[in-house]
Amino acid sequence: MLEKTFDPKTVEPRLYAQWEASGAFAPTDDPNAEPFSIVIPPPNVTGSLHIGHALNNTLQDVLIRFERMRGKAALWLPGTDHAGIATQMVVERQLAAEGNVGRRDLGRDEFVAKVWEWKAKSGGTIVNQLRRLGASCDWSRERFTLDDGLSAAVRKVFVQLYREQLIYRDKRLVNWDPFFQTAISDLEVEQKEVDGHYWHLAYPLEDGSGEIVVATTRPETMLGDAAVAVHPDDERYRGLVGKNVRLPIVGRLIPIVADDYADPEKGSGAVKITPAHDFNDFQVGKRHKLPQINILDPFARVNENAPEAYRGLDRFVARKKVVEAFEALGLLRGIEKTRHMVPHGDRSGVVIEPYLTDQWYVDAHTLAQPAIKAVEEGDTVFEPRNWEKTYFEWLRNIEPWCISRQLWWGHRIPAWYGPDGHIFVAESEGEVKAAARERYGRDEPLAQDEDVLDTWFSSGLWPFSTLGWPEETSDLKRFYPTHTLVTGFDIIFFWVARMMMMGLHFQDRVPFKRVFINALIRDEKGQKMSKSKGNVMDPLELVDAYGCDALRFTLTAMSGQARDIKLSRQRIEGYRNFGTKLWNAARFCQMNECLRVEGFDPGAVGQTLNRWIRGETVKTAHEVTRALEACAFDDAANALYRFIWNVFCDWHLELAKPILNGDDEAAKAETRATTAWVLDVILKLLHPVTPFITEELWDKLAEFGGPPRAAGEAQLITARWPDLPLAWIDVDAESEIGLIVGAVGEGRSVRSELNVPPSARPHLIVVDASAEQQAIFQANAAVIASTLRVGGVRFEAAAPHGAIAFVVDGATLALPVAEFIDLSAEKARLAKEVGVLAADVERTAKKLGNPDFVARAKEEVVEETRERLAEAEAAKAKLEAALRRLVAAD
RNA sequence: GGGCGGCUAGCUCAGUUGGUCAGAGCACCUGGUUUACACCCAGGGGGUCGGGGGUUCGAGCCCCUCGCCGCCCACCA
Repeated sequence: MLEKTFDPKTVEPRLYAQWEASGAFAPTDDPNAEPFSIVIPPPNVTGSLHIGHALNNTLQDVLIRFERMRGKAALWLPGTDHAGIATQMVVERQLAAEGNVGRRDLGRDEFVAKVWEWKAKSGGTIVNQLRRLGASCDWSRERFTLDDGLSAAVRKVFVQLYREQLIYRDKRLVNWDPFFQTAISDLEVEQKEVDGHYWHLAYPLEDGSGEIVVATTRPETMLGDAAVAVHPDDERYRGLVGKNVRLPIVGRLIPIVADDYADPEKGSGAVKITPAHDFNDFQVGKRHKLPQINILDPFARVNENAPEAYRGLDRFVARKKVVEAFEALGLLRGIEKTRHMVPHGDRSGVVIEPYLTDQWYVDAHTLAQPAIKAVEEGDTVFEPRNWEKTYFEWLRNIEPWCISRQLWWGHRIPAWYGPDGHIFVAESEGEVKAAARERYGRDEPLAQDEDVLDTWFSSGLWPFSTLGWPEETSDLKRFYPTHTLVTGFDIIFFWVARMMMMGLHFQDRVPFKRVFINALIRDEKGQKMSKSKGNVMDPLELVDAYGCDALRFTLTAMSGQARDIKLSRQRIEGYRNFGTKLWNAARFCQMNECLRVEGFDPGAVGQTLNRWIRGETVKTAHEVTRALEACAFDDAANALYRFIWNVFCDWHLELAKPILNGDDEAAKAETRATTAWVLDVILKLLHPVTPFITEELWDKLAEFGGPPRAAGEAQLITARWPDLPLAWIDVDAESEIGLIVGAVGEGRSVRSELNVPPSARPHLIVVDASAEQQAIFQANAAVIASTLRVGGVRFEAAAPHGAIAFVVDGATLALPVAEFIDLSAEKARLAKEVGVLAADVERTAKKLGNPDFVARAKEEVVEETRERLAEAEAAKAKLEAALRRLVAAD
């Protein structure tokens, strides 16, 4: 016997181990099976599972389990990302906490060794947490972005792109993070609005004839000014172009140049130009061949290019000092408060400096073109489709991608420098040495580039590097391109676009056919979850509290294609209850010996109830299949919820009770077998979403009786997905059950409305019904008696005095309960019902009276409307008759 | 400045190509020891579908416009 309740805590670990041990997570080796692959968005090794991961991975698991059951060679390839900056930061912090040593004290090799140590110890956390979600990844194929194979892929890609001149070295302004002392890409910069000032600074003209005023939010950059620009058409400054100003504090003479970049509408119309510290000024500087004066060191302290008094000062200290100096010189012309956008490092949180350095760049523009085309042509489809616009927008305006990072944790750039500065790029040091020998005629010392690659460079190769590339592996052949990528919109640029570029360039085919963009989870108030707000929901804590299935079902049901999911515990509790409901339904089946029958053919059942539930099951199976094929996860979950609770439990099991408790042995046997069959189908359909409870019931129900499961169906995880014929939908059974459900539903409603005591057991009187309807009522008297809680069904020409009358499918029914009810209340009720129907009749008649409607609307709509009118009129007439009798009797 | 979402019952949201589409869950109210289930059963109240205009025989659903709310990108000396 099944236990009274489902106990996730003991079942989940047991079943997960059982699945894994059975090899169910690996793709079938059946060579005829169609491949279906998903690569996991590799979580950072530093991470721990948050609710966003829970959603993202649940959806992937739903897809994989679904396709696995459909007989495909389903591969969900797991792994983790080395997460350059994030991991380096974690280990540096740990070092600092332990013994106050910095990474520079340790030296590069020792530090990197420390990070690997940390990875060995803590890097498995998130992966183990994924198991607790029930994720059916093929762990035998787990990869890490820094493992040997993936590192080889990275080197090969770098070298090839370099040889194709799609990777190059360039000196230009980068986004510099002074906290980490590294360059970062545009995407790693967050613009934040902060309070600031405009300082209006006066620069005296060289000839003493006056001054020119410029405004700036970063006064310290004036130490690196190379010019003042004015618009060529600006009358105010026409005479000044070509003259020099003497830069205060610094004393340097700088020219006044005419450039369109200066906007006469802004400030004074004159703008200071600092080519080495501002992206726009850099361009202006190039046009006018201005010197690029870098005044900051990597820590954003003022360097030796500035006057002595400023050297070594932090940029913000220098800012203050520059302003003070201008004030002292009498050259400060004003200060305005302002709120403006300032770039910040997304990891460090500090203000980013545009900084002039040599870095490695990818020619993203060239790589982007095929990536754009592939989506335009539908080789890869975004779901929802709208995100394609975002994707296009970014790729069409893409800038060179800065891929070098001045960090130690990551893929070291495979470039070496000779004594003459010549750059050697090759996959191995051996090749480099050979090339150097050839160039110099002897062995010369070579220095490898100190930098590592942007983490996203290796992530961009993930869909093929994980499958073994650059080796020509059978996995690569079989599983590339992958089928669906499930990810969040926040990394469309960082990751999706880069995989598209790299996949197309190196495999000539898109890396995935479909990209499903999942929503972002927020708390119940719609706030983004964050540690500082304290509104973080820990998925593992939720799993502990409600069970994994409850969390998974909740996330699936709420994964509609909107942008946000507002998650609340209450919601999860509701879906936990759903699991309990299913569990109890299974217990009911077991108690009533609803066991599977060898060779049972659902297509051959004769009982109306069984033909009906068979059809409902077929409809549900088709809806769930359609929904999962379309990534409409919420539709699948909702269809199952409704079917299981509101159809199977509320009606089928209730209507089955009289049969199961009756003495028609043939009907009983058929109903038991049918019910067992429906339960089996339910477990299958539900398994991708709630794998644990369904597998547990599947296993337990087999244990407790019935013939052995079919071959290959010993475990639900690898059982066959139901593919049921639509011909099993039986419209006659539907209308019969519809009549019963309608009569019972309406009967319950009127009983409750008129406060008939629950203990009362009147008969249901069928007053006026067609011959078929009478037959149905006759045949289902027992069922009606138990569900409507009446003594039985009787057929009479007229309702007894004082009976409650109601109309179902055109049939007049009555409940003789005069002794319990207030007749005036019944009169009022009838009058109200008549009123409602009268309004409906009037509205519908008016519509039909409109010649335009009859002439222009589709024929079937007009016909439908006519039928509706006829039905409403008939029902109204019957209730009016009932009302008249009631009044007349008084 | 450009783009994308959203605004439907107290709350969270469904509403496929315009024609019972005004729905669900939760919350609330009223009943209930019906031998699967109180994590349950039965019943019930509640919304002029953000405002305005238009197209149409007919509009949450299409068009225009306005208003909020949110996000992304770019930029502001």
